[in-house]
Amino acid sequence: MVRTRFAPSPTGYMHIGNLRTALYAYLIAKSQRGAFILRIEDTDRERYMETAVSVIFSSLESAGLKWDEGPGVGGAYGPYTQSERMGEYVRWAEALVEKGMAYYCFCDKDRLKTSREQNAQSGYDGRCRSIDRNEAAERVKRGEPHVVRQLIPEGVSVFHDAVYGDITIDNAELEDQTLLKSDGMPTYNFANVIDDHLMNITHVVRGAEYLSSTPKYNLLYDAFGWRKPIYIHLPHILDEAGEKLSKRDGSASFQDLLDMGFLPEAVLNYIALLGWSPRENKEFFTLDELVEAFDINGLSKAPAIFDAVKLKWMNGEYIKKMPPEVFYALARPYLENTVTREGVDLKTLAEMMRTRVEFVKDCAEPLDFIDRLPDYSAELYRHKKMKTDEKNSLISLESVVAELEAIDDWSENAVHEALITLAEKLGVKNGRILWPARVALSGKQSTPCGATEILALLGKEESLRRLKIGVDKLRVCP
RNA sequence: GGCCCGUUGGUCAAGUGGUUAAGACACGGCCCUUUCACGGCUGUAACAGGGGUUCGAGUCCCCUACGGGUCACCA
Repeated sequence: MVRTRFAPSPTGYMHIGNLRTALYAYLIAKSQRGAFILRIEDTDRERYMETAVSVIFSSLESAGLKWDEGPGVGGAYGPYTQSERMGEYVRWAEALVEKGMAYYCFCDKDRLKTSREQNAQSGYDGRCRSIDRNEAAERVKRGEPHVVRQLIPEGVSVFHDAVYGDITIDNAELEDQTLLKSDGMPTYNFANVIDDHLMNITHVVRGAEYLSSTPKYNLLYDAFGWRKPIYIHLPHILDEAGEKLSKRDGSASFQDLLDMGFLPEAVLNYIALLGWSPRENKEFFTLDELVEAFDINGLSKAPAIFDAVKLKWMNGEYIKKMPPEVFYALARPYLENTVTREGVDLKTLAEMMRTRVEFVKDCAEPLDFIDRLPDYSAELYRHKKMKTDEKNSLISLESVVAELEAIDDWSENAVHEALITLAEKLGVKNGRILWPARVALSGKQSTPCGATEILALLGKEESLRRLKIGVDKLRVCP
């Protein structure tokens, strides 16, 4: 059975690239009816943030990525938080020392620094390799500060990556990396291998930054005689400048995106397509559809640039596809805040806005004229295509007022009918009547609905009041 | 700098030796239309450069350029 894992480190917010890694790990597992595991890699005590753990949970939850095993849900391979698995790491590190594939190192920070300076190419010079095994054990027992290092043998490492193909790296490029830190905690590289093996992970899905250190992992698997997983490295997501996506872009974290008003489904859909493309030429996917369509062959090798403009478009598309009740439920708080006029149906307004917004939160501002007529300039009456100006608008408005004052039935159909026949009577195009009316009623350059809808919305009394204000405004125009 | 990886329109991308080199976003035009949107139609725009291999190369090989990654007691 395919088993993948998402193994974040709780050191801050959920980067969008991380979320995409989680998504792909999830899809790879689920598309094969496998299991998706969540493991918390909290071995860095200095960078650890308690709140970051809940950020991970809530991000995955709002993205809909349910983990089959992990914190909160348990599983046969727990615990799933590395700080609770310390015994394993120490035990296996010692086993490695026994096998002669790792050794105790007593070099302190200063010594490491000078070693690197002299030995810039290959990092640590391996001085402690030559310490006698018994002597080293003795020094450890005495409590001398030490780390455990992996012994990298000479030779050449070759491995296969499902995305990048065969990769060859000379072991001379690899350093004798630290496995166990002096505080007794394992490094990421070590704990990762131990847990992936112990948790029976079959496919390791992670960012491309691990590509060049993969041979170190494989050397560890080999040293233990363990079966190596299938590697799936993912290209990075970059910002508009082609640099690593950072907080500065204001869109680096999933949470930021949600706070900005993006819908989780839209974000997930968008990032799924950043670095992967389906066989079929299709771009709207629910999570289940992604599971259905996902194929490792569609993963790309080149980094992708995060395009907020396209995400916005996609968010708008999701809004357009929403059932009216769903959109209304989301829009209602904003609408209630802006439109309080009696008799106005907010549901109708919500439907008006559906096709006009990319964010739910933008649904109210265009409707602010309903409560109060804004102070507007008479220049608004000038419109080239409608062939209107201050002069003929005055004439139009005066006749509109006269026509509407006489009307008793104030339904949308009735007022529309009245204005159309008025235009006919005057022998002008509809626009000559309707543009000035809309301006007088709304005081805005553009509105999400036309003059007749606004009339119906405002009611007779308020409509006529506004139309008369328009007439007055135009009368004083030179 | 060494090593690893990458490079198709501004962006996401299809393309697996023979295509008029898809599609989407963005941008422009037209249509619809009582404004703004929506919707429909349409246009501009790409194989980083140079050498090979081949009857034939975006697709295979080499070099160059550019970009990214990595070289921690961080993950």
